[in-house]
Amino acid sequence: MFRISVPFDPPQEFMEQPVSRRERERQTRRLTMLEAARVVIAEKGLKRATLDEIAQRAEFGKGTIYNYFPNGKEEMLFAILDEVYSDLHAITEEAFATAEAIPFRDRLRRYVESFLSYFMRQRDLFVIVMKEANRIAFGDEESKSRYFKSNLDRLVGVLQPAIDDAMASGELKPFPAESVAHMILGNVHGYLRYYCVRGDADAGPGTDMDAESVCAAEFLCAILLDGMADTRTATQIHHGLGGAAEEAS
Amino acid sequence: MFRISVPFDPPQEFMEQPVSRRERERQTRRLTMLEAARVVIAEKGLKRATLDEIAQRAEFGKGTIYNYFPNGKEEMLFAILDEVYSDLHAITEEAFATAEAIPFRDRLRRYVESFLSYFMRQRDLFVIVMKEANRIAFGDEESKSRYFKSNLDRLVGVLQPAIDDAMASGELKPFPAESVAHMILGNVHGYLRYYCVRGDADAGPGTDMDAESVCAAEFLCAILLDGMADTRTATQIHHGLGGAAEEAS
DNA sequence: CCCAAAACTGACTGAATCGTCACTTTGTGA
DNA sequence: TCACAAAGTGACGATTCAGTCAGTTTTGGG
Repeated sequence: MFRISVPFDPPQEFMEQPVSRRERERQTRRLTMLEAARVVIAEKGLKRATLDEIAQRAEFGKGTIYNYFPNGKEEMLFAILDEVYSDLHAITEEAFATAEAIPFRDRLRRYVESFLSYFMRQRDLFVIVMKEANRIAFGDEESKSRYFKSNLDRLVGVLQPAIDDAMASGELKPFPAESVAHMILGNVHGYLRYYCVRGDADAGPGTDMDAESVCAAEFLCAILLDGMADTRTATQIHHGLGGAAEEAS
Repeated sequence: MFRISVPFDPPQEFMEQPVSRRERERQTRRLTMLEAARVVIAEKGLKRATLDEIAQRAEFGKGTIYNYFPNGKEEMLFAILDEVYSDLHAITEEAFATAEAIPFRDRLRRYVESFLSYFMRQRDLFVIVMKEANRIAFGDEESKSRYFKSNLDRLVGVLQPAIDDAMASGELKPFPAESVAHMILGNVHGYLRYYCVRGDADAGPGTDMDAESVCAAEFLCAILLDGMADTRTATQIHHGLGGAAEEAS
């Protein structure tokens, strides 16, 4: 896609300092602009967000924004999404790509918790993803929709080996690992959607998001891992469903 | 919201005929326009779809479209979504609102199958929902976002009693019924998203969508009802996870 | 302090597209 | 056949914004 090409041959005499003050200031300004874009885009959506408003909120002239993001607000959106996906990738790797012998159940719980927590404390980011990601991912511009597909694949690529392992070791039933990975991501995504759509009075400072994400993770993992059907034999006999539980495998 | 107000005092001499030929023709044209809107909006998204293009595809003048949809393409979008939600409501009621004593497991399977099948054979409708529903549902226009919330609530309202019953009878474990309802809907939605994003060569005529929806329903129901964890005692002992399975309830 | 380069600015231009309305075409009953 | 009503049309004015660029301000080395 388009990335602002920061010239990476630092024109300094002393190479010990990685970047000049100039460059650091430039990065700071860039972040200020992204911050403003994030607020405006979350509120209005990419289309109704105007560069004029972003520029005004960032306290820069419109022309200056173009100095930093030659492709305008769309480039800003992708810069924001880049960071989100990079964070999600890190969260996923932290939970699943470690060598330690942690049961899948515990990994999943920790993962879901971090994932939920990440977006719960940055709801505007999730709103942006919800509003724009699908619109672009299902849009007719090949290169843009590939961007989302490849980011999703990256996450699945981290999850899948862990799922395969858990299946190989017998901790999980043998399902298609890729589908399971997508289902896990889909459920986290779905829960966040539910959480945001409720939008209870915008979560006052009293709301404990950590508690909520722990609770939600427990709920999701309970169902995903153990199912919602009550498998106590008595019940199944009572309802004449004795054999039904077997058909999963 | 805004609905085109069709005057419902039929100015006919003979009331036996429910609507005049005039009125029938009008409805036909209306449908033609919606058909065109559906194609264009699915392809470009609401914003990039122009009324000129919709009018051209429908083979009507732009002014005529405004005769039928005074609020332009947005009204057309909502007319399309109205029908989708009405269909989904019917599908949901058919599976869950019947008096027959069918096990929840079977109801769920049938439901997921119909739901998936509905969108698989009208992928463009799902694309429209994906692209526009979130954008509007999370948008800043109260009245519009309420529209989606109330439609979702309608579906949940049908699912929830059935879930409550199944929990009361012991077929399902006691979880918050509303959350379970949302989770079910979210998973169907998530699967369709996955299905569409893969978008394998746009599903040639050889592809059997019925087979696919049956297979997908089986997968989803297997996990949602029985979980993905392998609960064979031997395995659990092998991994020292014997107690972990209890924490769900 | 001065000057040149870098950074910033916002009024302006042109493209896209919405919604209108004066006019044309079609249908119908006398 | 005519005359009037209903339906349809698309050129046009108004609006909204993205992106540009000539001019201003700031920076930093000499």
